[in-house]
Amino acid sequence: MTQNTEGRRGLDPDVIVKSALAVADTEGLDAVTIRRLAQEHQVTPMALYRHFKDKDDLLQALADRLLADVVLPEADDQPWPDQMRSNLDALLTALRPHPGVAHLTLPRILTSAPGLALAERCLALLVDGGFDIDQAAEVGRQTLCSLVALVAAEPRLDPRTDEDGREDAIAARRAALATLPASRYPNVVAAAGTLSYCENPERYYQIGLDLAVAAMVRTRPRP
Amino acid sequence: MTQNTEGRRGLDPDVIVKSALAVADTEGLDAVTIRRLAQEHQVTPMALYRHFKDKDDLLQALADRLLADVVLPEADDQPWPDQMRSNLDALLTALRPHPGVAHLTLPRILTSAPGLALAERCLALLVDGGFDIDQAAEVGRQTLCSLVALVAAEPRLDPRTDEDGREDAIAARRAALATLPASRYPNVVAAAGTLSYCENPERYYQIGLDLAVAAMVRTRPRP
DNA sequence: ACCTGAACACCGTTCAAGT
DNA sequence: ACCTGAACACCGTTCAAGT
Repeated sequence: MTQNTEGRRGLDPDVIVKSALAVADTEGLDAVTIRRLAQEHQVTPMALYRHFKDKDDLLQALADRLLADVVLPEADDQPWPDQMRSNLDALLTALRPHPGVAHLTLPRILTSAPGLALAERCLALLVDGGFDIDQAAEVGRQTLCSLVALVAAEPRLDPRTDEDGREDAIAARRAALATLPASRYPNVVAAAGTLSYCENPERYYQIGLDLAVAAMVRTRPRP
Repeated sequence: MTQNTEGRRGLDPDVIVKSALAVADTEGLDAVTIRRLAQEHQVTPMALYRHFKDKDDLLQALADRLLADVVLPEADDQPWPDQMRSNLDALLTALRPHPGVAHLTLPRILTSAPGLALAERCLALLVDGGFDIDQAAEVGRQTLCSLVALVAAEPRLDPRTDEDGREDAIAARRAALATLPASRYPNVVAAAGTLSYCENPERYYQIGLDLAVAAMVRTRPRP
């Protein structure tokens, strides 16, 4: 009442996580430090330990927040591969704005409630598709792992570089591939443009979903 | 001659990388510090900066070393999916002993010579399978990303825990899943055993390869 | 209950200096 | 050319103390 503009008093853990996410998105995960967050909230570093056990606990809360943003589509009567694709797309949509911290969600999928909801839905669809429960578990786990990795590995530049620096960095990356000996790496040289940066993120993730669903469909036990 | 048992004098960068890898494998990536490595080689921390530009440079050298261990099979007249599987298997074989640092290889695949050799081979096989070069680039990149992630995410315990601790940790993990409300997460509960740890790594990676190759085969443009 | 202040045991890295 | 020593600007975290 006295020190904050809002009615809440003291530090709000959700607000800490929110600013941690903002720092991670704009300056990278390395910039997320207890001391930095304390400074932003005009408080002593030790004040954060009243709300989080340690730094890892804070990062888990951050990951859980990302998973909480996953909007699972309602189950319907579409074929299971289409429903699977929708569910996986929901995960990508939640993670894509935060590529620098997306990988933190992987260990939380089987721990947090929203993660479990996603996992449960995927398992149900796989079982529906003909997998036994153990196969479904393995296939589901690996598929989710792949998609999280896809977001984390999306070719991107340091978010701190400005417009001019971006073009230069991309050009440098392309040149590094394009000037390789074409006799030894003909295909890499030919694909230099595509490999040097992510021209079209939509296409990138569309292919990612295509591959994930195709893998499931083709791997499922045929009756 | 005087201070080392071998004829070489001074610090050998390869030896530094070797011990860095040993530390990472036994105590985790966080234990790999400039100061720790300096101490192990009975030298001042600053001595390492004569051989590596900074810590990131050292970790890149570590990643390059992993990729150098990839033994690519000779090209033969088998169908392209079989050859692809052999190549991806070669990557897994090299990375599997080092799950804690496997993710460092991803940005080095298109940078280091052994990484480029692997990428070139994969692209060639995809083009052979009917993909145009841009599709091949996107599919190849995402597939390699998925497999690297698979190694990095292999369910494993902290390598520092002893035998008894391992069993307890696994049991705890399984209990966490098995005691979830079965009404809300029936499939997760049913798969608790499979999801709680990696009972059979061979099966884990076999399914990983199955999914990767199946995705490519089913996604390729049909004539 | 919630936050502060000082301290500890670490980091990566710079600079100037030794040999 | 290669290594040392001291210092700087950071970390996460503990402990005891304040209100």
